Amino acid sequence: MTEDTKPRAFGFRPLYLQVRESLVRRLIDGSWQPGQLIPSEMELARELGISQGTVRKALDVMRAENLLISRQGRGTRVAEPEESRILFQFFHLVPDNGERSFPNSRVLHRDRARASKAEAEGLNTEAGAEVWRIERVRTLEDAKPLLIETITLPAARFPEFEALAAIPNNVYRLYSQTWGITIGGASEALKAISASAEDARVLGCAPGTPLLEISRTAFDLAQAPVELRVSRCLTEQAHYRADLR
Amino acid sequence: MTEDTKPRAFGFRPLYLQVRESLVRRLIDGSWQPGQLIPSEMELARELGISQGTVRKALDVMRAENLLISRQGRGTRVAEPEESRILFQFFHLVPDNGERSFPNSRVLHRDRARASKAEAEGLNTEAGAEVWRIERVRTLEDAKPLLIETITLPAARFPEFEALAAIPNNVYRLYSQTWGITIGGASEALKAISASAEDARVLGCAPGTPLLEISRTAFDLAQAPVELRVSRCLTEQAHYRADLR
DNA sequence: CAGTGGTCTAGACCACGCC
DNA sequence: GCGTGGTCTAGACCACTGG
Repeated sequence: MTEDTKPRAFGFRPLYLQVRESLVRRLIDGSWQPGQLIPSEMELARELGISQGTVRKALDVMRAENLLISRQGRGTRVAEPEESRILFQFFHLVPDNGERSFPNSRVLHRDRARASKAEAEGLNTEAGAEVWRIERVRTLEDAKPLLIETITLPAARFPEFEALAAIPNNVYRLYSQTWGITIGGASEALKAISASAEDARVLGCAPGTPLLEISRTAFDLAQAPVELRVSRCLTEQAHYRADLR
Repeated sequence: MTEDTKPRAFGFRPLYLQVRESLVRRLIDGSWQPGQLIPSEMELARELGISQGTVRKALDVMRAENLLISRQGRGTRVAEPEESRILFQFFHLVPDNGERSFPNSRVLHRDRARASKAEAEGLNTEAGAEVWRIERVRTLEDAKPLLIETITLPAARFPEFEALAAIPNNVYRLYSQTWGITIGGASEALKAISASAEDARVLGCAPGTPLLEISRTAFDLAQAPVELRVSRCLTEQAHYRADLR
């Protein structure tokens, strides 16, 4: 560890949090890749010159943050953005009757544009910065449209976006594999709105139908915003699920 | 501890989880009251014949569950349903501009009735069981109505409910203080709906206005459902906030 | 079987609140 | 100064996985 391991009179930070920070840095700079097996707790303890218990506390925090996944006897891996995890962590729309499942997507548009004031603010870039906008419709098992969503990405962080042949269903895996961007968390704001004529056409409902609007800001591991997403959802046969503990 | 502290070939349960269970039981049966200072970790360790570290792990879990609140130097208390905590844990509607704050309430009706099929199912009672229904309007700082909500309670668990002179703003504190019922968690389902003529009249909006409908089931410490609540919310100047980690 | 994470213990010291 | 929770250590043993 560094020499200021010992607490100081002002601004004390526990060792295990410093360790967590330094390990998160390995995720940010890519020295630990998603899916990779990280060194054992004993190895890390030796490497960092601290006890196994302290390493464990740091890993505990990171497991709680869904950054790592441990399995007894096997080891600890960097969490991957695979379907089932994304589904559970980020997709909270579930059918009223039936299991939650990953929605299919059909892309409507993909455009390069200049960020609106709200977009620039949300993405923490200057107004007028280049962005990509993707609009797509998503459906569950049945082919009936469930929602229409607009994704806004800062072009600066997604170079050569235009080279993409197709946009996959699971974009968080795309971000990870193509640009090394890991989505670590998100914040959502929900409102009830009326379906516009355009929404109604795409979703196959009457204009004015109440829709659930989900405005998400997704953050990378450094807590910087990297994606804005507005979803307008039919909630006649599905609902947004939240568990409060 | 009991004699089966040692792991058995089948169905191993760590000691600290057994400890947690036995401590939660003290909350359920009321031997530890909300707000009360519980014995120190060392005392509990002596009492249970285990190490302080194991007690600590059990308390860690309970702190994460919002059942206990510890402060260094002061001790550990049973969590209370005071405004700020309820606000943060259970009330996710926040103004688009401004701080979140506790909404005021005005009761419209209070009736004894028979549970509908859906209510009986949600409350895990037999159909036709007696319930109380409370309907109220809630507002934020400005006097403008924000939402109208219907609370359904199983009469069996709230004896002498009719004796209540008034229904306070913070009902979870009422449940705790009057009937010893602690709300430990809840599950919410959100949909977008249209304001009925009645909703519109009460909320002061046009009929057909899109409303955010929040259907909550609240659970006690034993995970049994004790309250159903349906809120229909105006989201023109407020939104439902969810953080995904 | 060796190696991993998970549990449990015992003890030291630190930061904090209160008297 | 004392007692509290919070951190850190060192070491033992257990449960699980894979070769």
